[in-house]
Amino acid sequence: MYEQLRAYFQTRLPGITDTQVEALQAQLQPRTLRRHEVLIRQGEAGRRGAFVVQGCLRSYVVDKKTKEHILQFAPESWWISDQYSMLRGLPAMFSIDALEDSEVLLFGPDFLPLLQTIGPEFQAFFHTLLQNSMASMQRRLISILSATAEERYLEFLQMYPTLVQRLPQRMIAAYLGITPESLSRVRKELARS
Amino acid sequence: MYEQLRAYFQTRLPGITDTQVEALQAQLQPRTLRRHEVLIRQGEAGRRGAFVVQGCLRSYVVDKKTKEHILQFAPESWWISDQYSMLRGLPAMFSIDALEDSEVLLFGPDFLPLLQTIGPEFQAFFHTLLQNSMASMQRRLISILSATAEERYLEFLQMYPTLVQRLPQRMIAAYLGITPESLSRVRKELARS
DNA sequence: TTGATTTCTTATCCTACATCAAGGCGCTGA
DNA sequence: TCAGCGCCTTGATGTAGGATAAGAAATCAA
Repeated sequence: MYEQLRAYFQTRLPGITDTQVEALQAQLQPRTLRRHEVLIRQGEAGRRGAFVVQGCLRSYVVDKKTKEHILQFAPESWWISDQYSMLRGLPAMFSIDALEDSEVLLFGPDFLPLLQTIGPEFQAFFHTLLQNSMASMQRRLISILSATAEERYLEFLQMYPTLVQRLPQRMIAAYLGITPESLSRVRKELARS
Repeated sequence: MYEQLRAYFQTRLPGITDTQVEALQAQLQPRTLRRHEVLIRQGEAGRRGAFVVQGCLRSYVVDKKTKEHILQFAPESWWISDQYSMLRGLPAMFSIDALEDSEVLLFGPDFLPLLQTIGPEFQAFFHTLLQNSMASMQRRLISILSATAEERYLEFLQMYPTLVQRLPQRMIAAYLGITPESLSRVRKELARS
């Protein structure tokens, strides 16, 4: 269960010690999620996030017209949480649930502050992670503003080649910001050529 | 020139000492920018960011169809930079320029790492800042995916009431992700009611 | 002041994608 | 085994906002 996490940090922070990994593990609680099981519900104060060991989660919001918009997919070795709300004890801005039966390691609001005591490199690591999310979020914003549905689908294929097989198409549509019908037409068009 | 910065930190980090503020100032270089002057050019390695003392900057990308998309406005007391590229020494993902004659305090790639030595509360402060940006980016993404041009314009008015007077409408349109013509129509419609 | 840019408005037409509706196909479960 | 329910597809029609064009208004420069 924890081997995945150990490997994850050993490749990303080569200097890491066993004691540090153990200190980390102590903060993370293993948990199994079944497909469709909800970890965080939008609007409620679910103060936790997850590291995905096996399976795939997603974060999403549902708007006034009851349409779902997916912010992030989190397959193996990804982190997923609503950091902003979690650290402030606010109602979650989005929901998080499992798209497949999954195994995750859960952490609470004190996780990030605690990293400091384990080692400053962890603090820095999560800061870098946040910067990466920010950068990819910016790219996505630009993509939605400037690219067509087809272009965005192709970008998605490039970015997450493995997810296309694993996820239902309606999920991909909800990520791209188009209807399932439109995605179906885009795929039909691409198949023709 | 630096009073603004001092006041900024004194309200946000009340426990701060004079020595700390001075250490910070030592990292920041005053500079005047004229309207339209470019600080960072997309694709080039401009390793710096700014704290805005007076005036207003913006970060933006231009896409293949040569259309501009504005990521952020930075009026007084805002920070603006391409952290991701700056810290990695990569070509900038977007441009930053001045929308008004402005006074800024510039910082380099070593600024954030150096905060650590000045005090951990600064490190944490900038981490929080990044979280805020991330959260507002997420809100914007959802807004673009689910709201109409009119709704987004109204959100913008709520969020940045002072900027509407200061900025040309084409800039607001480029932020909202619509054409200046569409924004003009939206405003006309709103004025009717 | 006045000519030259730039910015904003308005009108017409167009297009990418949404919406609505219906049919097929594959799971799942009694 | 087959009923029933998601999921995907396809077609017909609708619409928000884009593209283009041209004039009005504001700003700038000399």
